[in-house]
Amino acid sequence: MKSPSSSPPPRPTDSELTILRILWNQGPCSVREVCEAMNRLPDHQDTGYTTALKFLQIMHEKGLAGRDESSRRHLYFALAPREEIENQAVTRLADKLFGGATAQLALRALSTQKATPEELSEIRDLLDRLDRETPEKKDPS
Amino acid sequence: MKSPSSSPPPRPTDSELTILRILWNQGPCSVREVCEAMNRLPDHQDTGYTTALKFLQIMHEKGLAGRDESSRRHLYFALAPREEIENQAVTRLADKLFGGATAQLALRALSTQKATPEELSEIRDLLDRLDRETPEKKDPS
DNA sequence: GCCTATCTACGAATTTTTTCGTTGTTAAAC
DNA sequence: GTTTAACAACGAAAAAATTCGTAGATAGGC
Repeated sequence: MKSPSSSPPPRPTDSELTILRILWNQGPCSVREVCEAMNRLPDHQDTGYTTALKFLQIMHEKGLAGRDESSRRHLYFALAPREEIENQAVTRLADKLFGGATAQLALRALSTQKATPEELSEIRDLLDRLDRETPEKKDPS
Repeated sequence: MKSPSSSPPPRPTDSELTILRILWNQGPCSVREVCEAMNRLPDHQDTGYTTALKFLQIMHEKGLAGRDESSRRHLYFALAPREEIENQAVTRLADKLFGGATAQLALRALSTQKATPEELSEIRDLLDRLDRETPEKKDPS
């Protein structure tokens, strides 16, 4: 068990991130469902049932996941706030690769692979919004 | 030592990524220089000299770094191709967080933190370029 | 020369993360 | 009731990543 209002949940490991995404997307899952979802992932070597179980138990201890024990088949669900965790991971990589410059990370992410037109225009919208929030303090001559 | 034309260099660990960036930015460095650069990094607990040395030795074994032994103070330099490694890391995170959607990663990176106007317009340029390369196959009625 | 700084090498210890074997329980099938 | 299948718990093993102590070598200062 984990005391309710202790420190913020620790940074998830790589595997925990994988599982969190499954829980975020699928909602409450049994161990078996998580396990099978993991094994459906591309480039993923098979994860045994007890391995997945252990991960979920650890995530529960850490406060990353909650657990519904009302039925014999326990259901796990994400407790970690999705956006926060995602931002944390993104920031972290930007730190490692680009000294914190998230814009460079964005640039690199975009050039790595083609996006759909919808995504591109979504990004453009965001850029416009950012422009408005970051008024150029240009020489106002 | 490492045979010259074996498999591609393995994926660097987190610490190795940190060191690679130092080597990419600063060029050939002594162990001490790398060590000090690491300790100058924000949110970085102190790394001992022998720890840094060990990292560099391992990176040399793995083929991630080269070593100039001509003087007593060995100089290490990055062998791993910067863009390739960066793309690898970015792709990997996009896989973990967004099922491979790098555009979503970009979006998240941008909204996480403000970028400079220069960076924003650089991204806009890239978007324009991508638009041209991804001709909309819209209904041509 | 001799002492001290600095440095590499090496290997072991430690910590973190991942994997899995085993046991006992429960529920459903027969 | 007995058997079987699915399950949680647990702890230990294994693997990966990190840290550091110690020894030996070399160069420079005195």
